[in-house]
Amino acid sequence: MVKPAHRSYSRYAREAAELLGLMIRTARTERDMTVADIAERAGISRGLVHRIEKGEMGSSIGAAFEVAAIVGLRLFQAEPTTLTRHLSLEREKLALLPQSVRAGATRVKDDF
Amino acid sequence: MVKPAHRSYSRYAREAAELLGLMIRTARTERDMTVADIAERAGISRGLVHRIEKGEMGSSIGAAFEVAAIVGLRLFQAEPTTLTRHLSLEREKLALLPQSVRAGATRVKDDF
DNA sequence: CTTTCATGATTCATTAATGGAGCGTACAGA
DNA sequence: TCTGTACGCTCCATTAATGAATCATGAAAG
Repeated sequence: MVKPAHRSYSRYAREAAELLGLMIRTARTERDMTVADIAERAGISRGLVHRIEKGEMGSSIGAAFEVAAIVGLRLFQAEPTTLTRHLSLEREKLALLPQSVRAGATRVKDDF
Repeated sequence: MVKPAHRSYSRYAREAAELLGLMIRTARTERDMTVADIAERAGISRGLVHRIEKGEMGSSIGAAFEVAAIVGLRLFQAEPTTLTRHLSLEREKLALLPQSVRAGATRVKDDF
């Protein structure tokens, strides 16, 4: 690791990651689980759990989501049962709108 | 890269990642943006955007959240404006409950 | 048909993330 | 006080992710 070569992140992305980390830590503490517990269950190192809870942008989605699942965090406000349904819905949604509209190239508003 | 050495992921974590990818792709298509557009804006490669949309567990949180922000996806159902507030709220929440309760080890209800 | 553009997928060198060990601190209980 | 445990942080070697280039396919337009 010569240089972090920090990629530049938008404020929203950074805050989202930090919030995810905080929610994970909160959920873990409430459930009275230790960092080592989570690490072992997720099959990752103690340090990585720590980095995820700190909201570091470098950690992998897989690790972060796995930890979130273990502490009982529900991403996207979706119940585990309905998550699968959301998946199919999203798949249809995407399939339905063909990329043929691509002609207009209407600059969608960058509202944020 | 000798061996992926696939970490094992829970079904929930995998589906969450896939859903995130699908939502990103849907949002991007709806906004009529190309993968290359996003890649350039996020400062990452075209291939990485593609992997994120596929929901691959290896991609970094930073990259994924940045892309999500660019296509206008609102993680956690929170507006950009209120996200910051959520952050402070979560911080307080965590600070308030000291880990002293750690004695009881009361199995917190798995309410979901 | 030909051209252009976007996607999807693959390969490989480079870079960064991860694991592991170690260290210090804080806190709780014996 | 002493002991045990959990946390937070730092190096560093190893591993995996990333960037870049390439190719094939399909869709839309000239």
